[in-house]
Order: sequence, then structure tokens, then C-alpha cells
Amino acid sequence: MKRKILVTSALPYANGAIHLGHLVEYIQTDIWVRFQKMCGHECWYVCADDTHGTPIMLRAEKEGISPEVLIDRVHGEHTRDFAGFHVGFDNYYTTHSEETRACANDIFARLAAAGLIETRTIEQYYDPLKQMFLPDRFIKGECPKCGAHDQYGDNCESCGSAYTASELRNPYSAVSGARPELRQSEHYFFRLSDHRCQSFLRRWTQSEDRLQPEAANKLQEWLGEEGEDRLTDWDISRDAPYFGFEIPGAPGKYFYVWLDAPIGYMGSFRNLCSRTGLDFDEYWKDGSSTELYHFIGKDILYFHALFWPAELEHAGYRTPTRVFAHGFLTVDGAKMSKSRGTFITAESYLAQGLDPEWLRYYYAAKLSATMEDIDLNLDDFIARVNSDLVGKFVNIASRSAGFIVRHFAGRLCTCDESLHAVDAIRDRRAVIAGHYEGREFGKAIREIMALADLANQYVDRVKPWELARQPGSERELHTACSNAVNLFRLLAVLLKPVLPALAVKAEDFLNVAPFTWDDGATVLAAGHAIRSYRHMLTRVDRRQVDALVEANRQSLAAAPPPAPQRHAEHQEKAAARSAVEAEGPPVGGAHVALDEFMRVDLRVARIAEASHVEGADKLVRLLLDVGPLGRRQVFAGIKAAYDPAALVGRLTVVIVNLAPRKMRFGLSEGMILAASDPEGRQPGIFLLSADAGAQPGMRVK
RNA sequence: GGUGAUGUAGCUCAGCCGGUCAGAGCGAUGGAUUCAUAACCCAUAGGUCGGUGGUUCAAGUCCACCCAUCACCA
Repeated sequence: MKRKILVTSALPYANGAIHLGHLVEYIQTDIWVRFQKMCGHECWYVCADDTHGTPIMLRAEKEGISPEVLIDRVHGEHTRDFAGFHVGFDNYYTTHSEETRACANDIFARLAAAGLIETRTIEQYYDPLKQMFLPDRFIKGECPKCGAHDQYGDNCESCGSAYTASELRNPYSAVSGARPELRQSEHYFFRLSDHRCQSFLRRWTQSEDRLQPEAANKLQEWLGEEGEDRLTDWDISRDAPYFGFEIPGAPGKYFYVWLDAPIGYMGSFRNLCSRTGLDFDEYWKDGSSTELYHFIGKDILYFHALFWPAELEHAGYRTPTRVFAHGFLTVDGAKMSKSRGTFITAESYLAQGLDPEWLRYYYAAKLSATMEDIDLNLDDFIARVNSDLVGKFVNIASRSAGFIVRHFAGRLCTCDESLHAVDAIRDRRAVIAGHYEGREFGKAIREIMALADLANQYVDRVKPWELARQPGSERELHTACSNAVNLFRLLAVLLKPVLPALAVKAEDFLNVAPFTWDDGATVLAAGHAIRSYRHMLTRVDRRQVDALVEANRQSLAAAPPPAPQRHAEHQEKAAARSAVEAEGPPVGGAHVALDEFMRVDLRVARIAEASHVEGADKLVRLLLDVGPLGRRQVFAGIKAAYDPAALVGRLTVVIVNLAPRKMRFGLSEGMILAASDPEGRQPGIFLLSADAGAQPGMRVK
């Protein structure tokens, strides 16, 4: 029976690059979708960039571009990265679309009509400088429990306690550094606490295998027991300025990004429908007989298993058939780390020349239907890909094709279908299909590799290389190699969902139409001509992996200019030294009291202008934007290491309360921070940078 | 802190409802072989199944506690 299936992966946020952690989900989904398509089902895979919200707005502002330009650019990057890993979306769209807006407005209106939307005035921190309300993550201050500095508005990373932003001591805006003030604002709420929502969700989450058992338990925890009604209303609006969809009839109020993100699945599908003639309603109307699956990370289970089905149900749409949550990626047993170089972007993986199918295979080999984290162990990655894919699988074709081409003009003879290996493959097909369907890819891979072992053992037993030397054994040789080529084909069919590009090469080598799942039950006809074998997959070289890690480690560094600098003498260093020496020896000497250090006012600054100074050997004139503190002119002795043009737009750190110094070329109103070898033995001077999120004017301490 | 998950051979992992489950692949070692990117094939490896107590005729497999790691706590 032909199924009609709609599949989604979570929408990546449009403010950053796709990395190997993201790819776990897209590769997992893609394998599942490809399997369904191979089986002949009608299966549509849609996704989109998640483009709204404060972080996008601020990022665009920081880059000096409009949010639309930013999300366009990122959309291009994401599309490229996914294509590079053979993630075969039927549509990769954007939430910033009229389709998504229409769906969001429609759902909002229907929820309102159902009496599930209400407005309420809440008090929230407001940044008077930026003139915007601040999300919790953009408010920092001292932890009310332990007093740790620079903690976010929702919880303390130092002591782990959770609190609300209004409990923070000495709060400040992470956007402008200003002291935020509490202001009132009217917000829209989705009344999740309504008994209709609670009883629906209690039923929905605990029935029909909607969720994995661990996920269902987690949901049970969130929902509480019958009558406990733990769910609270969900704030779905944000005040201007906000990048998103303005709520109809509510000027200055916007849908919260997490409201329109899942609706982006609908928007993307609607867009696909308009291009292909598919029937949107058939897939989304209440009571639809089609299937709808969401692949997500376990971190967003709350949104997909509570908010989303409740919205759909009460807006009169169908709810997801199932939600599949997966775990996170670790690399070599630890969280991905920029400093260790294990925060690896998709782009860098491809740019370093690594084969995307290596990663697809490795992920497949480790994926299961559970929410457990999976580990990318780099040594294991190399060993597994080389031994399984090259040593076992591809080797079958490689070791048999030559004989067919050389001795039999590329033509196969009848495959011996009574062969144990052929029989075993046919016998295990259904089991393997079950593993694909059930997202137990690791088990599928284990099965397939055991079958590949059988194929190699067969070749080893019939020894074509000996037959080739014995006159009169042509027939046996022909049979042996035809059998081996057929075994390779059958295995390639089984692996196609995981290795689509390799499957194309195999199809070309075998001179056949694209594999379907049913091809795993047949063999090639006698007389079928294959093409000569060309390598389908190379081995992973450890040096490639090392280089990849190294590249990602370096990409975080502040991109110091490579220009070697012989004399590291410069104004900053000299001045810094004299400043410190006034208090004592710079290193390993007397301590500096905190309040003494705090007298040095360090701020994040953006280099607004940079130019050469006529007549100066070392100086560059900088005009710094220090946010609320205005602009300052600073002369920096970095001419030999930095081209002024390359400095514009960079964030760095400046001492703003250094006594101004009259120089021959003008007044220098501060000093930027840069690193260099104190002894002057190592060449180079390296400007300090601020991590993403820092804004001009922020205090450095 | 609360809740949940995980902890099995050097590495990555299987082990469903307790009784041939102490396993597989890779690595390592030895052997065989040379068709294949030194690939492949055969054999071997003896890990107190995180720790300590329980339940049971019988426990990686159930219970309690402890340790470690991870996640979630809107």
C-alpha cells in the first residue's frame, strides 16, 4: 500500500552556520525519507530556516545590514551545506514568507475564536538606550543566590540556580550595557492551562506511540497527574522592535519566534504545494489519513509535543502522527568545543575535502530510535569507515569487476540464486527494512555489514584469481564474479538510503536504473553488461581529520594577520607595561586588588574607521564606536601587522579612562588592547576580539 | 537540588520479559592468501558486565544505596 507521508526536520536558526551536531538530525531524517521513497511511498521532506526573533534582529544590526539581507545570506549558506551532505529536501524554505504568515495568522485567529487566546499585562525589563524590551538571555547581572557576576536572566551558570530576570541584582542590558527598567506591556497568551489543552495533551502524548517511551515519560513529568494541571499559559507575543510577523489587529505586537517556527513546516509545505500542485489540505486537515512526522532534537520536545499539537488540535488541524526526538552529538566523548576544534562546521568538513558519505555512514552506524546522545569518536570514525565501507563493501565490486570486464567483455552470466549469501540477503531484507522504518539505523548497518562479510567470504572461497589462471575454468570464473557483482548490487541497494551518492556510482557501474527497495529481491539478468570499475570511495586519511580539527580550532582565533612583525615595539605595549609597572612587576609579582583593577575602564568598541597616518611608521588612526560612550579617536601602533581597511567593523577592547595623550598627529583618547611577546622574541602583535554577542560599550571585566 | 538516562573486552556497541549472554565488529596477535586502494579470508584474544549490599534455586538482566558521565527542570 502506498503511504502518503510528510516529514520535517527542525528549522535551523538563521543566525549561524550548520555544524556536525545539526547534521545528526538532517542525516537521520534524510536516511529515513530516502528509505520511504525507495519503497515507493509518496514522501515529502520539508524544512526551512527559522528566521525571526531578537537575536536575528540584533545580529543584522551589528553587521549593519537588514534582517532580510542577513537571512537571505544564511539561507544560501544553509542550502549549500545541506546539499553538500546530500540532504534531499523537497523544499527548503524560510519562515519569513507569506505562506508562513498566512498560516500563523490563520492558526492565531482560530485559537482566538476557540477562546484560547487572551491578553494580559506583564512587567518586563526594558532597555532605555536601545528602546526595546529585553529577552531574559539579553539581561545579565549578579546571581541572587550566589552573587556570581555576569549571569544571564534565567539561571546562574555558577551555582545552577534558576530565577527570573527581575531577581537579578544589578541587572544590565547585554545589548547596550544600560541599566534596564521594568515596564509594563500587554502580551498575548495561548491558554495552555485551559482544561481542554491539558486533557487533550495528556491523552495525545500518552497514546498510540506518538512519542518514544523516554519522551512520553518526560512529557508526563511536565503535564503532571490528572488534575494537577501543571501547564501554564504560553506568552506568544513580543513588542516592537522585533523581527517577525506583526499580529493582525495588534500594531506593535509580533508573534514570538517559537510560535511561527513550527508553523514554518506548514508554510514550507504550502509553498511546495503551490509549485507542484500537491493538495495542502489533504495533508493538514483534521482527520487526514496521511502521515506527519517531525524529527527534532530532544531539547525542543517541549515545543513539539506540547505547544504544537495543542495549537493544531484547537485550530482544527491534524496533529503529528509521531514526533521523533534524537540525542545530541558529542565529539570524542565531550561536548563540541571551539577551543578543542571539535565544533566542526559543515562547511569546513566539506572544504577540507572529507567525503560527506563517511559522516552519513558513521552517523547511521550509531543512530538508534532512542534519545541517547551519539558520540563522534574520531579514531573510531576513521577505522569504521575504512574497514566497513572501503574494506568490506566497495571491495566486493573492486575485486570482481576486473575479471568480468577483462575476460567476459563486461557481460554477466546467470547469478546463482541458491547461493548462501544471496539467500541470506533476501532473508534479512525485511528485518533491515524494519530497522530503517523504526530508525534503528545502527542495527540495519550491523546486519548489512554481516552480509557483506558473507559476500567477501564467498569470493575468498571460490578464488577467482586461481580460476583465471586455470584453462577451462572460464565458466566457473564467470559465475563466481557474476555472483560477486550481484552481491555487491544487493548490498548497494540496502545501503542506498545512507549512501545516496555512492549508490549513484554503483548504478552507473552496474549500468542500471536507480535502485528501488524491491531491487534487493532480484538479480541482474544473464548477459547484462556492466561498466568497468572505477573507485567509488577513498579511505579516510587521519591527516584529513587532524586538519579538519585544526581548521576549526583556528577559525575561532581572532584571525590574526599572518604578516610577521619583527619589531613588536608599539605604543600599546609600552603604555600597558608602564601602567602595570606603576603597581608592580607585571608577572608573578604582587597582586592587584580587584578595586584597583576595576579602576581601569575597559569597553568593547567597534572600529568605525581606520586609516594610515601620514608620516608615521607604526601608527594607525582609529575611530572607535564605544556605544553609549560615543566615538573616540585612538592612535594604535599596529600598522605593520594590520591593514586599516581590514580593521573596519571589528570589535575590540579599549581602555576608555586612560589619560588622553597629545600626539604629533592628534589626540589619542584611549588605547586598544593587543597581545604580543613581552620579550619581543616572538614576532607579531594581535588585536583582542570579542566573542559574538558583545556590543560596543559593554564593560570588560 | 529535583527528575530521567547512561556506565558490558583497548575502541564503538549488542544483550527483549532473570537461568548456554559473558557476545559482535574494529583494533591487537598468529596463520593463510594475493583478485582487490597491504584490501580480503581463518584462528586467538579470557572483560570481577561502574561500586556495595539485597531479593531469588538462579542476576549485566530485579530492588536499595553509592560513584561517574550526560540531559531536562518550561
